[in-house]
Amino acid sequence: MSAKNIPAPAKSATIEDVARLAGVSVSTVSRILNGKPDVAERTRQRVQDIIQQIGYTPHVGAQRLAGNKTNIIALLFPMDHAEFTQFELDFFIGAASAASRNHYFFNLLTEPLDANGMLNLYRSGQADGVILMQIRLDDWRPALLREHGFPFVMIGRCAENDGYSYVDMDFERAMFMACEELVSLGHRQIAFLGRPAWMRAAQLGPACRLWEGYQQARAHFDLQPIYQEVAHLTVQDGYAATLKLLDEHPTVTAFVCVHGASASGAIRALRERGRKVPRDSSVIALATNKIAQLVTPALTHVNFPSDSIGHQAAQMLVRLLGSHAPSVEQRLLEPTLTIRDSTAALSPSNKQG
Amino acid sequence: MSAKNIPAPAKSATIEDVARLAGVSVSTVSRILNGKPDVAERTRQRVQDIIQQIGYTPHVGAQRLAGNKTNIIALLFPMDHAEFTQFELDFFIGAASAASRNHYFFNLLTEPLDANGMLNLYRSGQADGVILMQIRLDDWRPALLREHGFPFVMIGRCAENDGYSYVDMDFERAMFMACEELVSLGHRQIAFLGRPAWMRAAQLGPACRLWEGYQQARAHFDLQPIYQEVAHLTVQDGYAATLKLLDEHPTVTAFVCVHGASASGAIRALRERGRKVPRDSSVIALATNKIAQLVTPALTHVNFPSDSIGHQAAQMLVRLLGSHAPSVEQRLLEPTLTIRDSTAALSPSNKQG
DNA sequence: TTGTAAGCGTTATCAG
DNA sequence: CTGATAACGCTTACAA
Repeated sequence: MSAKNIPAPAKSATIEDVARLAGVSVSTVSRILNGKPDVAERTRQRVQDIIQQIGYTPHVGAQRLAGNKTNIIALLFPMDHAEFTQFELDFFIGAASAASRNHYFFNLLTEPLDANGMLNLYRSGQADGVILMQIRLDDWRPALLREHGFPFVMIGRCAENDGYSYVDMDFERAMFMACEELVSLGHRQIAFLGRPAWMRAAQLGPACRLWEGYQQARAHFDLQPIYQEVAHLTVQDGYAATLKLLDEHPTVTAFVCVHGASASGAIRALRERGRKVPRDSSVIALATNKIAQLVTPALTHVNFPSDSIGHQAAQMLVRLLGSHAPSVEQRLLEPTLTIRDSTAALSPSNKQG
Repeated sequence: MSAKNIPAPAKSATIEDVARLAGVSVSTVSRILNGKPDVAERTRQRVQDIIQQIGYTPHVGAQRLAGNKTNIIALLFPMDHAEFTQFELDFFIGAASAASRNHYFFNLLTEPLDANGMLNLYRSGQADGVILMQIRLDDWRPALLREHGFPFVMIGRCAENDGYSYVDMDFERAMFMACEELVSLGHRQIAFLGRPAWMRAAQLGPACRLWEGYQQARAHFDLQPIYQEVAHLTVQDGYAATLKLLDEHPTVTAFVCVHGASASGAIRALRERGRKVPRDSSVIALATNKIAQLVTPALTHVNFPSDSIGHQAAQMLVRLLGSHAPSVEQRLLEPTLTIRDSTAALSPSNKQG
């Protein structure tokens, strides 16, 4: 099916056209466009009328080139690692909407970038600043960017964050809270379902810190270590991991799962082994609100507000770009526990000390 | 916390530097950069060495300005309407990755755009082409863009699509398939849970077509009309709508739900009324694979492959931008039914047909 | 308050 | 094969 005659895109008006029509110089128009002072009100009016009339809009590309500012925020999300979970997805919309609201363009880069690529991003005028995701404890990127004076904000944080802006959640505390809640319900055999090994190998922050939180909870409440690696944060893998776990530790009564999908899989496995949730076993997930409600029973969960995090990160970057004396903002979100229907007090029949 | 001395961003090398260092003219470097013919192999080598050495990268902004091409694809997703569902979210990553893979930048615009804004997008050099979402049957945007020769692709389609490129799913057929499956299981009282009224008011394609499909199924299988409007595609609203529906039509035995969240809510409501799924009632959802598995019981569903759709749309746009004799591509995806655990043959006790 | 003119870093045209 | 030189559309000293 070939197109009907598509007209060639009409050349659009330039600042010069406006100037000519208004009988002023280009610079005057530019001044008006950029809200500079020192313009006669009459002139401003006249020019703006013309602009209205001919429907002129500045060419952002030219503005960028001349002004040495792109007004672009880029979100770097390397798709190699990536399973996308709801976690990541919601970052996008949060960040994108914050960018829009602040008159920034939002650019999502999924191609993994090496050191050179990162710098080129800046050198070649593709963004004023970036949001970094998938931060590793020993991440090389913040140091590089900082060294070159390239503004950025991290979603997540390194081991050492001096001088880096970030927004992150306190995963250690999140994990501890989850365990604490389960303990308070009488559970003593608490399993951790996540991918500490995988993510620790990758030195990814959340994994390390969740694991750390688990250790702390164990120490604090004197629990024995029970955990099972899930391959991916999917229902299937959560299911498989749980079956395996139940074989090895049949006395487990409670589960802390990373991501709602794992939790959903766990619940399915439990049911298959004749255990009802929450009557016989309790499950807490680290998950977004949306996902937590989707699962049956609705998950008691430590809320992970991805969209808000994305939003905050973008806002922070905008501020950073706007301020001439750049400052560092570090925001560590306090986790909140929402109790729904997947947890209950340990029933006497299940008590095992 | 104020930043340590951030060094001013180093001015980066320009094409001119390269030219000087290599002892050639700027135009020669440009030619080499753009892989033009008519360059001596020796020269090319020398220049490329220099480029390597000093780590030069072209300034994309300048390229855009001079070359009159942005290499940007924009995805327009007006956030006003929008609840984001997994549907939409997955479009993004699909489109973004396709763009990346084809060396296009990907720009997500969430600000609603009026006619002028749309055209400015193009005029002001913000994108070579756009992907339109939230298409209405009588959408004004495609006609406008086409008239101005602005390349675009729709995710979704209008009532009349002559000359427009799109990728969409056959929602009519999807709905019919769902009903058909339920009928084949013996169900006669099939309810439709969605938001036809809301979306029809907005003239949004999917809603109208789902509704149409429901009518066709009714006619074909001689079913009585049972439907309930859900306010939003959330668990809560699905739950509430189902309760209401059950009050008005206590004999209903099967449900077709738009989106997994509604289905999850429906299942919860059914359970609360003492009905087990799928033993007593069957539920089919129009949902992504991921969501369908998350719900318990795993949903029998008509698969809505958002990410693939996003990917295809971006690819299509890239092709469209690349081809000098622009052609129209229209892709209507055939829905597929995946049977999981939320449907079963109508049990004799429930028969009322 | 306004205009002139010099960039910004490329590409493209046209001679050589 | 290569090099001037003029765009591209705008911002920004600096001058008037």
